[in-house]
Amino acid sequence: MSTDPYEPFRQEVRNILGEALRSMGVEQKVEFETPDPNIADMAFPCFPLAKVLRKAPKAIADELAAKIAPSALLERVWAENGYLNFKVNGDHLVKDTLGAIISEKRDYGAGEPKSCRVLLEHTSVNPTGPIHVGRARNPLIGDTLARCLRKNGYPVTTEYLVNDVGKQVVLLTWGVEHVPSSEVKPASDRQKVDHQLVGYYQRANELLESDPEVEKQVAEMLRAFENGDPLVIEKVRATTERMLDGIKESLTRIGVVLDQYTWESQFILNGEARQVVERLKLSPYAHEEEGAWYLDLSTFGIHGREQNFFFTRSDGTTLYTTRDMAYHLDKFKRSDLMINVLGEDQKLGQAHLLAALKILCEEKAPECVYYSFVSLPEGRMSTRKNVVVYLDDLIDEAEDRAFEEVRKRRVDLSEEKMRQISREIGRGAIRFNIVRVQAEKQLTFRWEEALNFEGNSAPFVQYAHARCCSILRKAGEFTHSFDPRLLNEPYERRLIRVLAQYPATVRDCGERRRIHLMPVYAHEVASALNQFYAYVPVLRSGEHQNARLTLVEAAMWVLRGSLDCLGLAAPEEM
RNA sequence: GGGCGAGUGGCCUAGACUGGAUAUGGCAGCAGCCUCCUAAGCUGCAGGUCCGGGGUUCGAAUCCCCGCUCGCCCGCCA
Repeated sequence: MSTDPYEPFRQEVRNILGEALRSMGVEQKVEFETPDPNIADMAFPCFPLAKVLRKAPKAIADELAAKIAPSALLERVWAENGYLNFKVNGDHLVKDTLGAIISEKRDYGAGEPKSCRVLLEHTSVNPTGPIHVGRARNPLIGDTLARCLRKNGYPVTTEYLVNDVGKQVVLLTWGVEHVPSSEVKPASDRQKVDHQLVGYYQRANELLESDPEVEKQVAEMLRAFENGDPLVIEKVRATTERMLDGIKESLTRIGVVLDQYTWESQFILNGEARQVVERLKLSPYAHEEEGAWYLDLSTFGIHGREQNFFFTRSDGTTLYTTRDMAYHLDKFKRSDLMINVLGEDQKLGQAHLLAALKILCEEKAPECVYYSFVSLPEGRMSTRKNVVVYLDDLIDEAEDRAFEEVRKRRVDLSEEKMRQISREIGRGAIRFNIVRVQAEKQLTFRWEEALNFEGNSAPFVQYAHARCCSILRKAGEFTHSFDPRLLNEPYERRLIRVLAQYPATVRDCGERRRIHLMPVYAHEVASALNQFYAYVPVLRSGEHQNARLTLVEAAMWVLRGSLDCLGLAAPEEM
């Protein structure tokens, strides 16, 4: 368990304030807020007490201020505008924060190791084409959340449920088998398997609509598949596997590697989906209509046209959500906490799934993180209609742009080194730009924003890190100094205050699943570092040098940690 | 028609769950800063009916109600 430098201060305020309140006859949990740092470090609003004590908030604040003397940890306690304000002892904060970071290094901010096994399902895009930037929001949210949870001490397994069942993948497989390559235009001229195969899928879709013979063949194949024909199932799986290879390659390029892949067809082949059907049929909520079975979920808060959840077709075959239930029952055995990262279109399906799991008397339930779709300025993306920006193209563009920037300023580096840095920057810019926005906000993809390398962006943070490395590289060996008297500049104090907030930020991102706060925080650290850098010399600063080098090293560890939570590389030069 | 989510300067965005002091940053714009640790940077200026209207409250971007706009869903698809 790492140190949270702010915790002793919070504890102190809770103690002395609680005591002061009790002496005034108020028994309550002490809740204080964190105001603008220019005002105070911590603040207690006295307004809610006005009614209880029948006094003006100002008077209450004055009275509290009179009761509380400054302490070793709190250098100033004062009343202002109906608040009781606290200023922490800055010297104490400097020593504690720098001391904690330098001794804990990459573990600073990490949570205590936990035994709760987390199974985080993300990505799970249909393998009918290359992953596009709309769907890329899923792996980026999922991977970032996984990293934040791991930082908090959770053992996390990430998993992709591969949809190798159903009309889409059957159609893809039919297309690969029957469409002549002369009729196919691939997604791009690259040799990547998913870019090659998607053309067959798109052409097959066209043929399906225009040619009744094709419709017949596909229906036939689908029927064989639904009846469990192992040959057909195997063929479809083989095609999706090829497509998935391409998708995996794209994911790897943006730094997303999943731990496990589970194939949906497995739950048909091993009979577990069938078992779900049989169990559901026994429930009092189950009804049958022309051979098709459904659950009436009106007592589960689902009403109207949505209340009937069909779990079999009239021919007895299973439906997607039924197989998803089998998958979840399987996950229950392997984990203590399940998190699913899903597109907002999945909400109803998940509501059905949650209700159905309750009907089966299952106590566990997955927790879901939903995200809104990314659209293009001209509208929604669609692989089928070829209205898309593929992730591969975005990555290429980002790396090219980054390469231009690196070449402009670093004539000294080898071509290979410049390429490596460009990859780290390009990939980072994409990840940062998508993760910085709250998942539930709709996002319109714009090239100029996705390729932003300034201000609130990954390169801004990476650059701050590289600056730290550069100074430390030039400094060579030095002796750490945590002497607050040597770190008195306002920009030094501000930077230290920000560094002290890292453990709390990590907790928020992981425990509250609010990963978009990490880019906000990382930008804040980088910004504080850049201001410090601009105004305070480090090298050749005489008696201050060791203390400032210590601060630079501390900033480097925190920047590195933040970048790591975000899945961004921390280049030492750029 | 019903359900869910979002609406914050020209554009993007934090804050909302847990109401509290002058609403956070960035992009674009304007004006400055490289004899000094990488200017992907720093400083300053300008820019706001927090979608609209009611309500609750000492106090509302935040909570409640009504409406508007946008997205998603309402298949024996996945």
